[in-house]
Amino acid sequence: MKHDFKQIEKKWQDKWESEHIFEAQDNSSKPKFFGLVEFPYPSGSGMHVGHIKAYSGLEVVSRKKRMQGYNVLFPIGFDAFGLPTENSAIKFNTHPRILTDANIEKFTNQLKKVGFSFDWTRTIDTTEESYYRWTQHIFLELFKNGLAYRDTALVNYCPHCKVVLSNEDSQGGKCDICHNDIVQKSKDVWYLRITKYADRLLEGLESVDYLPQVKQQQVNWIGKSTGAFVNFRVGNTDETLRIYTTRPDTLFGVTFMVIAPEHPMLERCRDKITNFSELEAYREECAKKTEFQRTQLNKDKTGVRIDGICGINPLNNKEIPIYVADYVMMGYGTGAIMAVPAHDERDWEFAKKFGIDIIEVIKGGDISVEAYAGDGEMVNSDFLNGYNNKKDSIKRMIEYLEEKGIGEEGVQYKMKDWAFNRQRYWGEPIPIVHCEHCGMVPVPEEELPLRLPDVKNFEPGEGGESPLAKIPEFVNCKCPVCGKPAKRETDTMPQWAGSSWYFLRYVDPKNDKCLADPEKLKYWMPVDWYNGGMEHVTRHMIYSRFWHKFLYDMGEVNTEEPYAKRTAQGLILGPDGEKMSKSRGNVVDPNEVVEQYGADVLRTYILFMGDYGAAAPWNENSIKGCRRFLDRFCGLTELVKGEGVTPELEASFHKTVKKVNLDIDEMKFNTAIAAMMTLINEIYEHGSLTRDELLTFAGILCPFAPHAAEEVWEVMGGKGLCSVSEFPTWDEAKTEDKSIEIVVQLMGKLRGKIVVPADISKDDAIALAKEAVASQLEGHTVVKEIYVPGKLVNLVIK
RNA sequence: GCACCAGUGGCGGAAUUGGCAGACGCGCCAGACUUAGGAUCUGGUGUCUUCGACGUGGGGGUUCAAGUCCCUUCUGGUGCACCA
Repeated sequence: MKHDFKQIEKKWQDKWESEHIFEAQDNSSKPKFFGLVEFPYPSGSGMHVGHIKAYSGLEVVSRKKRMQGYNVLFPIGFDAFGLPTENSAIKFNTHPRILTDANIEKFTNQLKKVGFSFDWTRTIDTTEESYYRWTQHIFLELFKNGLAYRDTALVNYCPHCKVVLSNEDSQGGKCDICHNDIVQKSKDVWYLRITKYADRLLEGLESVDYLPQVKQQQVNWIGKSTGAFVNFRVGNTDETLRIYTTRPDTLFGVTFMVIAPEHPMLERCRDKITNFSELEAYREECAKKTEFQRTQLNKDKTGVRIDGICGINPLNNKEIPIYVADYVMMGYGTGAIMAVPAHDERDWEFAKKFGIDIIEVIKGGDISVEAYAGDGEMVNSDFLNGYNNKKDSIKRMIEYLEEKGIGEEGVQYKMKDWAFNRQRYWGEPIPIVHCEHCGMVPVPEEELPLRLPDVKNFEPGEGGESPLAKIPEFVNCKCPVCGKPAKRETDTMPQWAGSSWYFLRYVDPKNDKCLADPEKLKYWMPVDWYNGGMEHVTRHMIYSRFWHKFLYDMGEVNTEEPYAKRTAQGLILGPDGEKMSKSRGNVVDPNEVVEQYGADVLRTYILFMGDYGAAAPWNENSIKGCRRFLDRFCGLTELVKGEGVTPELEASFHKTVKKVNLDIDEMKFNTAIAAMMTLINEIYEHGSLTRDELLTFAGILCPFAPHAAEEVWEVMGGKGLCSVSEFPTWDEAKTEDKSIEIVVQLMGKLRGKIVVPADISKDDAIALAKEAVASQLEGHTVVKEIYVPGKLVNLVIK
């Protein structure tokens, strides 16, 4: 039989669909498996081979689990709100709804052609009213619980996209969407109080099975540090300058203080400051720099001394100068620091440049050359003198500070509250009404969904104003509380909103009473295995964990963590070894591969390329190896003789079944495929196999190349569908060889090989080994004999 | 700058975690079948001065034994980046 993929693929895809074999059953008595892949953004350019790789991993796992008797939920959907669609709708003068529907249809067709075993009855689309109604519900819950608030703040603004971006979306000073420079702008925006959950997001990592690098990135992102807040009196004023430090033990080494240019104390002390105009000029200069520039120019420190006021060290009442410098950020800690140049690199540089004293308080370095951040004996530090480790001296200092009421232990996070809004059309409307009398009022739950008005013109406003603000029918409303005329919030939610809870909706996608039935959640949650890209580890994953924990607190979900396990696939690089991109022209279109080689070859090749978690370049030639493999697999039908097992191949089958089984669980798909290739080579060498053996082969291959497996299964008269047949199992005893080859080494060098019974004793093995290398032992004495059972004998000679 | 990961034939990559380096695939070489071969089949294929020696980025070390462990150094990738 030939691998005639054009004939068989559609046939089996239709069959799977009509037999409903991939549909998950609610409340089944079988063990459940919830496998989740990151749902795609349905862009106009269609699917990318990267999508196929991202889904193929759990596709294989899910198919195997299903064959092993699990009730599998392996869903797919579309994360369809967002700027690219909106921008292209503006460009082509159409509506994002039309584009979204067309793109979803395109993606659906492409995914089906690859033969993924998704449950297509549970598909979701975040832009559907029946979906975003619940996204709005969650927002209202957050609002009612004080976790959604408005605040004026310096925000990252993209002049090109005309939107405010979160810190996460503007990393490196570039807009995540259009890659243009972002600027700082003062604006009244929505925030979600994710910082309130910082500790729990951190602690929760201990109970989940994420890849170590995934955990590490989340830990870094949350950026927890412990230290102390210390209050410094400001000389010549009534002010207190509060600082945060992780090294309160170095307090006797403070020789100056620094505040951020935006620090409010400057205005408050305006009268006392004698060089205010100079400071103002510096502040304006800093405001011109983007945050990116400010952090990039970290070599050369700038700053201005504040004249007329000074700081007072609370420990010894010494007067110290205060500077304004932009190496201190208003957004972290208190926006003010105590500077200890002897033991902090940044403070050291600043002190050198401005000629400030450097006082050593920890022995161990040479502070005339560089700052010393290591551990050592405390000196010049009054009651701390003689302490010789950081931990104890910090502890003692905090005790002292708290005793004297000049400071206290404190915790800081790098993570900031989540800027939660976009001033664009294609997003979930924020369901809030602004009433002159009642303030911000939530839209009543029964009025949800608050629909996006259907309008022709949805171009963004000039000043970063939402297009919804230009629609009077949308804006003008009655206050739900007092009934007087009021105005609607016109911002929409950011892209990350819909994806922050989508996995919950798969559990119960059509529910119109709640986001998902609690009984069904209890059965399906948590997600057993979530696979996706490393790029979503700090944003999507942290946001969704935050929402999930909140919903847990509200009693709407039953698990505190949404994902029990998280893995990540590596990128597929272009044939040139570079990241695939349209501009480089090295993008591989999965459709063309399906057309030319078939879905099974595409799937097999993508998993055979290399380590699933590592990046690997696409190689057109290597695909042929996988095609040959599947051709040869189909060709096995010609070699079938009889039923039962072939004694010569029996052990190979058991070994391969075992390896494929174990490798799939560890995502070692490349070696699983290699093992099947080895088996097929052995079968061809042997010249024949039995019908049962071929059915077994079809079974282990099925998760990778399901169409070919089904076809062979049918031709060989297998019962029912291969995709729902029992996944082959192995007999451990039959994987063990009766005779084994043992390596004989002299001084660790390979000198011979012997074939011995598997259960040979140590003495016998060594005796045989000596015999095998007898000629080389002549004239030497064996001083040491090493025997590794089943592996080798190593003789050390003199 | 800091942290983490990686570096193995002409190429993609294996190596049961300290025990035969190079599985499997591509490519290449030779042969078979062919009007033809970018199809298929068979055999070969780490390097060299080939009954031997060398060989997992470089240098050093531990060990009977090192791709694997330790130290050092170079290169590449990813993340964080003046976080007090």
